[in-house]
Order: sequence, then structure tokens, then C-alpha cells
Amino acid sequence: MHEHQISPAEWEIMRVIWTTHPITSKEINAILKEKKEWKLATTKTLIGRLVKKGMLSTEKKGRKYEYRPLVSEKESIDESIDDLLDQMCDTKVGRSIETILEKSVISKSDLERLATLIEKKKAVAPEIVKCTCTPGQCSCVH
Amino acid sequence: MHEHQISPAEWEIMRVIWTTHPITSKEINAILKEKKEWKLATTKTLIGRLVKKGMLSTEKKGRKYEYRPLVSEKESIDESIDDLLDQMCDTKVGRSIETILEKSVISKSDLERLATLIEKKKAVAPEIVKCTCTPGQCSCVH
DNA sequence: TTTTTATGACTACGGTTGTAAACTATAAAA
DNA sequence: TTTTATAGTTTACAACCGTAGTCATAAAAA
Repeated sequence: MHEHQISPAEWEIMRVIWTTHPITSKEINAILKEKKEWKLATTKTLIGRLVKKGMLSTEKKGRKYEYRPLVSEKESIDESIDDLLDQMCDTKVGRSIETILEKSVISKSDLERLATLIEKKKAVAPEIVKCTCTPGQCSCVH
Repeated sequence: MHEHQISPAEWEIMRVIWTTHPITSKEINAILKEKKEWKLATTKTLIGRLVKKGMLSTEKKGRKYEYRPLVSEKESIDESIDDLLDQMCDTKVGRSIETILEKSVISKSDLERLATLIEKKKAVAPEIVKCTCTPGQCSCVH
């Protein structure tokens, strides 16, 4: 599991800060009002935990603090993706991508980039993906 | 968040049971010996929790119990994927798929199926994906 | 300067998770 | 039938999580 572990509730906070920074706790709470019925205290607790985890930097500005992200959104998303892929057999990844594709709306340009990438990968793709699971954790023949 | 919440440690157990069932706690533990240094008691605790969560069925067979999965692996993986996608802006999904593709080995046949699916999606794909985020949680212009 | 107020820090509390020892019931072996 | 090994259950406990009240302090207002 990754070190930079962000819980779902913390993730809500991070998304706000990734979008706008520097930002104060009050502003964060105001933005999240629409989505979560959190008391200001809750927002503060989550911010505090994120600071302790090294996800946010603080800078005192007069009476309030300004928060900034110390890890990028892309970085964090990629780690989530890694965690997801780690829990399934390598041979199932292709099928899973298909599932995602099916249930998502993807822009024309993204689809084009994906098509290009797939074309490129076809050249070196194996007939069968090698499974690296612990024997007994997938149905591949070892 | 989904009801069928499976923790990482529980996931290890489920993968064994999805692969082989019915199966006993001892057999599960033996299989996981290679990967996790769990005491038999740990395996039993996790099995117990999975039963309580309604993930496994039990059937007494002589002195031991046999476990069977009550949810399929695909179902569970799909829920994990949903949870992952739910925490990012819809406009970022394409890019994330690209990331997954880049870092994974995909078989020729899977790539082909993906290519076909992408071709099909291109026909109805929008120029720009509509963002449904809470304002302030992504950089899209609302 | 004193009072008000807003802000982060501390504390709390029930739930979940990872990890496991101790307990109990019971089938199988002696 | 008595013993024993084994299977599940109960209890444990620290860390993490969601949610939030309270407190101390410092800035702003009076």
C-alpha cells in the first residue's frame, strides 16, 4: 500500500485545494458546503490530518493560515490507480479498462490519443499476459 | 461509497476463495502463507468478518466449514473501479485510462477489443466531456 | 487597551482495519 | 468413551476514519 494514503473524506478536501491554492480552512469549508454537510470543525480536523500526513503546507498569513498542496493531483490519482491494479491479476487489467471505457464518457481527442497508444502497444504486446499472482489467488495456470 | 466494502486484507482472502471454492480456512491460510505472514488466527478473523459482511457463505461439512463467495470477483472489481472514478473529475478519466494503459502489459487480443470499442465510441464521443463536479473541486469552468 | 471573534489545536467517540491470543464446541481418533 | 486436535467465536488492541465539541490564542474591532 502507498505511503501517501488519503481517505475518501480527505480526498474531498484535497480536490478543493488542488483546484484553488493557497486557500484557507474557511474557504474550503464554504466550497464543500454544497456537497458535504460538514461542520467547520470537521473540515479543520481533516485539514489537520492532511498537514500531519505531509500532504499540505501551511503558511501563517495574518490571523489565518494558507494551505497549499504538497503532492499533485495526478500523482495521487496515479497512486490510487496503482493500488487498484495491485489487487487484481495482471491478466484482468485489459478487461477492466474495457469496463471503464464502457461506463465513461471520453472526449474525441482522448479517444484518439488512446487509439494511438493502443496501436503502439500492439507492436510489442504478448499473445498472453504473464500472471504474477501468488498461486491460488487467480485462475491462471502456473 | 459502496456497501460491499472489502478491505485490502479481506481482499486477499476473497481472491483465494474466488479462485478455489468451496474451501476451508486452513486451506486459505496455507495458500496465503506464501504472500502474507499471517497467523491462522488472523485468517480466521478476516474470514469471520467477510461472513458477517455477507461476502461468504458457510456450510458445515463434518468437522470443518466450507466457504463460498457470495459476490463475484468481477462485481467487486467493478465496484472498486467505480469508487476510483467517483473521486476524480469526469474529464480526467480519459487521461487516467492512458496512465493505466501505459503502465500495464495488455494482450494483443485485449488491445484489439479495446481498439474496436474505442472506434465505436468515437462515433458518439463529445468534443469535450461535461464536468459534473461540485464547483471548486475541479478546474473546469462551470 | 479591552473585548470580541475567528482560527488552529486538542480531545472525543464510535466504527473499521490489521493483527492475533484465548476460549469453546465438537468431530475424529485412540 | 475418553482424549485430542481443530474449527469457529470472543476478546483485544493500536491505528485510522468520520464526525464534531471545546479551548487557547491572536488578530480585529470597539
